[in-house]
Amino acid sequence: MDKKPCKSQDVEVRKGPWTMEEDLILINYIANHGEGVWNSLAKAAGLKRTGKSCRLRWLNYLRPDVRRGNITSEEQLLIMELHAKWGNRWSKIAKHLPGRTDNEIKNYWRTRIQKHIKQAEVCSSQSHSELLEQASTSQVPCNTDMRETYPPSSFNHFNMEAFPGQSAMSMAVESYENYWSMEDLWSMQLLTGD
DNA sequence: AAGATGCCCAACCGCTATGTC
DNA sequence: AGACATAGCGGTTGGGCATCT
Repeated sequence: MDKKPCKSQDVEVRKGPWTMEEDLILINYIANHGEGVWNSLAKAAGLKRTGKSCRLRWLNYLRPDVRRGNITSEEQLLIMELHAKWGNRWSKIAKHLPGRTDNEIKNYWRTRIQKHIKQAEVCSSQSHSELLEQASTSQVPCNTDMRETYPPSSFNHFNMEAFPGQSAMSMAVESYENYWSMEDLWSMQLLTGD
């Protein structure tokens, strides 16, 4: 894939965050030519990126059907259910969440859910009744050992909104609002598209 | 007020699977 | 059959931002 070392005559390969201009070039190119072979696409579009990088950017961010913003509690439940079934098969899980990417789900799992599983481990030393009481009052995120209660049927009594990821969530939404939206980009693409 | 710490997420890396010649 | 190219996947990292002390 990208295993070949860069030849001296090769153009310099850009890394790091994508610029708005690069996004537009990629969107434009795919809108006009479709998603062909990524390496050739990158070259043909004039992007100094690897095909791999272009593919990732497109799939995780630029595709028009990518849904961004909060993971709903329904999605949250589904993620947990599917993860219980398949483990870290993120792409497989993502296929069941339209508009969500494997990367997004993976990040979500690692930053939110896994954290709570760890917390649950710590809390597992506490008595069951104590934990139930805490869970019912939604004051403390610790639940009974989540790995045991993991089968989705056991989540009925589990108040997902008790997850204190709210601040992070609202933060994410806020930060997202500060970016130009995909709608902006697509409308720009329509304006500049040939 | 400012430095330290923690969290989130976009992007990269390395590996495997699959397709093509 | 096997060598090579490409796609796809999962793990990891680094930067930016928010919160804490």
